[in-house]
Amino acid sequence: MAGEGATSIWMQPEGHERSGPGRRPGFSRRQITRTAVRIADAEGVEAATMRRIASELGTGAMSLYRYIPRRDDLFDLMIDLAMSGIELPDGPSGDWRGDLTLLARQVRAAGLRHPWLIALLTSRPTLGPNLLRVHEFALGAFKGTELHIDDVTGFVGMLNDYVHSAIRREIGWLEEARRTGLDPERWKRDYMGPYVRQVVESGAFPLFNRSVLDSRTAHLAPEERFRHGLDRILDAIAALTPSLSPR
Amino acid sequence: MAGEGATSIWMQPEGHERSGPGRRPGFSRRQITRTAVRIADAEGVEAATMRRIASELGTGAMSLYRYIPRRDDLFDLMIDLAMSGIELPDGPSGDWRGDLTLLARQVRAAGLRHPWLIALLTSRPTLGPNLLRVHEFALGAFKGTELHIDDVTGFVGMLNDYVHSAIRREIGWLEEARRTGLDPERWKRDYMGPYVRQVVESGAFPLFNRSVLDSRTAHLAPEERFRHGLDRILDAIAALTPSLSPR
DNA sequence: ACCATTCAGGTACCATGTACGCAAATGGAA
DNA sequence: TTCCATTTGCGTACATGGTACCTGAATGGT
Repeated sequence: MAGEGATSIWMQPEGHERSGPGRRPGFSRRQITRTAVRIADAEGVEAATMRRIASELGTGAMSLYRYIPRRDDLFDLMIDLAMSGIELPDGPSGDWRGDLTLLARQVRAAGLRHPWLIALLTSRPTLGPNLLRVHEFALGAFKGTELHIDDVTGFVGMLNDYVHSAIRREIGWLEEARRTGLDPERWKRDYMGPYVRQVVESGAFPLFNRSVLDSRTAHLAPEERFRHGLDRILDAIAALTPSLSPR
Repeated sequence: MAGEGATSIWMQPEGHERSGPGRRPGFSRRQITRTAVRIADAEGVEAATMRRIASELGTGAMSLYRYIPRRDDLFDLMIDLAMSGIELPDGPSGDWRGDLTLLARQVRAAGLRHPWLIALLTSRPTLGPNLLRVHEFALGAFKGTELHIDDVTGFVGMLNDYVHSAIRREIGWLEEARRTGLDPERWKRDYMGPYVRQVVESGAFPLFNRSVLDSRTAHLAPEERFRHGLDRILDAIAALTPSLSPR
């Protein structure tokens, strides 16, 4: 074997269609990944253990290692599968703002559908084909402008940073509640609530207090809040580059 | 006991100075946290296991549970200890741009000193006293301006999103290499390198290629790159609010 | 001197990733 | 048809993790 294990999973494609001797494979990377994603969606990544996935497939844990070198590689595959759900036009439309808005909404939808996605994505530097596809579309939104590629990368980075962080904020407490086993409502009321109240009542952080008490956006629906922040990022991009249409 | 375990760690202060009967405590939360941080700094969070920390302190693993309810709470304490290393003036100087630059640099320094900090910070919604202190300083930078608190929160969020993401990018591959046990140089050359080269040579993502090949900022020193991105964020904030001094 | 109270920490249990090895299946060659 | 090299299926086993439980030691008030 050449370069076994010491390379990215994307360099070790599925054992391509052989026609030689030997037992036929009973599973596939895709099938295993799909199962892992399904479990993770329903019960969190920590529930998607090798044994659990195998059991769901009606087999033993060690069978999976015929298809996936290490558990970490499975994460890369899961990320890529989740990103594959992001549907985008083939190319940029010419309306950079519209394209990026579409992109952001799609990423948000994927992030909510797979609450583990953003956490995995930001915890490991991965470059699966679908992430590259999405990234390429983002970069393409600025096609036609006279921007230097570094500026484009910077803007796309700003947008990504916002989208990811916003999704994390939106999921954050929900996920934490699920992880600790409490139902979300009780978690907010009994776990974090009393502490925040104590902090507020102590008066030690007056501006934090105002950001909690006087906030208007806090009472907005999640999508609205997301759109507000997104618009701010897009406005910022427009404001930084006079050559772009302001809006 | 009232509300045991079902509350944030910040609601369960250290067993305050008693004077009743019973054996004297031989350790302290702070001491345990310090040890955990030291191990995590040197060998990664995954090395800071309960057994390892205890062994470092010359005791048994279960002794730690007299001071810390769950391992997750230890993470909160570690985050707070790392954030306590961020040194800031008592109040805003009046120069919002200077204050935020100072803040960003301090956070970056803390993030590099404790390569696990940002990952933990963004993986769990925690609100320790030192995080609140730092956040309050950030909000305070806009004191004197006529901005609504929601806008201030939004800007501070933008800044935080950038700083955290930039630190993650700066550490990213380094950490991944350490996690997999390879030395960083070999990781980049043998693990990720060949794949990126393959992607580039395939020509499937032309804009990604340009962002890799034609980048000028990629060859900058890390601090320079950080400062560039930071300036872009601050420029964006200034551009979005005409009432602020542009620079 | 006694005792309720508190801490130290050993033992034990369960879950996890995964190395290893052998049995079972498979298709080409003899 | 008969073998056999090859590949998959997967049980067993081990190291490592968090942590529940329990016993014994230390301690200060009565």
